[in-house]
Amino acid sequence: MGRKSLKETRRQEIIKVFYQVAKKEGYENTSIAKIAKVMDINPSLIIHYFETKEGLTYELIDHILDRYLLIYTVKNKEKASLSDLQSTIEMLFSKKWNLLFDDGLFYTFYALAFREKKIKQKYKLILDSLRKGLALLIEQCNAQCITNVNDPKVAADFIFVMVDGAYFYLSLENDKKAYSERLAYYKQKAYDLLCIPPTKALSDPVC
Amino acid sequence: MGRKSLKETRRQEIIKVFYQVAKKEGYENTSIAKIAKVMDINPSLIIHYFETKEGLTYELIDHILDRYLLIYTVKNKEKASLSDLQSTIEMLFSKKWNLLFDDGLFYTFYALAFREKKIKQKYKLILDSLRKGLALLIEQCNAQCITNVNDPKVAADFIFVMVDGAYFYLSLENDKKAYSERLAYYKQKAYDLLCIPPTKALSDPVC
DNA sequence: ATATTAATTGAACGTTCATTCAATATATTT
DNA sequence: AAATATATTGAATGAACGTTCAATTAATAT
Repeated sequence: MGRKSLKETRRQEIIKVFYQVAKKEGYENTSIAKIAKVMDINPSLIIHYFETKEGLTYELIDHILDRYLLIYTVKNKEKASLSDLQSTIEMLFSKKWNLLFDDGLFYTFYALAFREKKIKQKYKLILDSLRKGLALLIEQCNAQCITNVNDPKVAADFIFVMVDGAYFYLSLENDKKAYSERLAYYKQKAYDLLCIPPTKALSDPVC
Repeated sequence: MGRKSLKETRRQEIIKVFYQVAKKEGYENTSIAKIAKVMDINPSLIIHYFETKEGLTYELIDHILDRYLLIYTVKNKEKASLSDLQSTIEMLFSKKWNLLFDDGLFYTFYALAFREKKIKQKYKLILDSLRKGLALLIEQCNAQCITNVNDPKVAADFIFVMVDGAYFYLSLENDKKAYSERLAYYKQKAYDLLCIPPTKALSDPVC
């Protein structure tokens, strides 16, 4: 009896608009009132669904980290192929994931993690999950003699260190050519580490 | 004639307190009123010296980046020794620089750089300067046949990619042992890259 | 002493903020 | 139609914000 609950759909709507506004104007400039204005609803409705702004923020972080996780879409195959590993490396060193989430917000909340343990845990969990996924993929390739990597965990970790380190610097780079050249260099380093050839289609302009 | 100007000393004082408060409570929670309260002065005095909060923020960023630059103290020697290179590597992969500035604030303003061009330029300048310094050092070592690195610029860049990438992940790591072990691993990678031995004193527990 | 310059205060401004609470509107049931 | 649960509004709160401006205090010159 009573009215049907719109709770979850409404909550998701609010989080999405929060994300959009924060992406455009920055998290610290995004107030509940602004979000409400964009949605053409009353600010108190947002409080009604999230209790506090802090609660809303945590859910936005979850939203962003969920999307961040999409970088590495773990196909739960038993047997991974060479092209699986190749396309993963290509993905990691491509600009595609910029479409998944806003870098600025990602770093904003990363910075927040230094003061808020909960956020730190969230980030750690995601970063470890990504590393673990890649390590697993390498292990599977090892088992099939596609690769012969000594310590897949260490290798996966090192590849992510290169990814993170590269983007940290390159996010400040405005020259698009320099940007992609550098990225290609680190990608090759990853291929070297794994002792596998790069993908034909993308490295050779033959096709 | 007239009263002696305290402008510069006062400005520096204010920036330092701003830094201390922001370090403790976070930049977004640090208001002019809070800074003034800590200093036991009037908030309007801060505005008097910095015009706007934006102006104050820019100077805090400069302050932090100046300290960041201290990581790599360029000794303008004509001839660099092996130990110069070694101690530089040791410095880069040590926790010492955490004492120079607050990591949380460093990343907070790094995140801000995504929306503010001025800040982006500041950061780019500093990061490039550090890379350039290390490249120069390697070149000098090459000239003396201490090292034989193909492309000093590329090598320096790669070392910093490892540094940045390592800290990005390790800042979330609470386990101190895991933290230092990982760091040591990347440090060794840097030594391998340069084909020089690690410092005796720190790697061997002999002394 | 007096003039001059800068340091510093103190009160006030308008705005925005997150949050509260009671009131109202809208579905969905019996 | 009446009951009920939820959605949504609207007004109000007090606190904090950055900033302004005129007034006052404190040095340093002539």
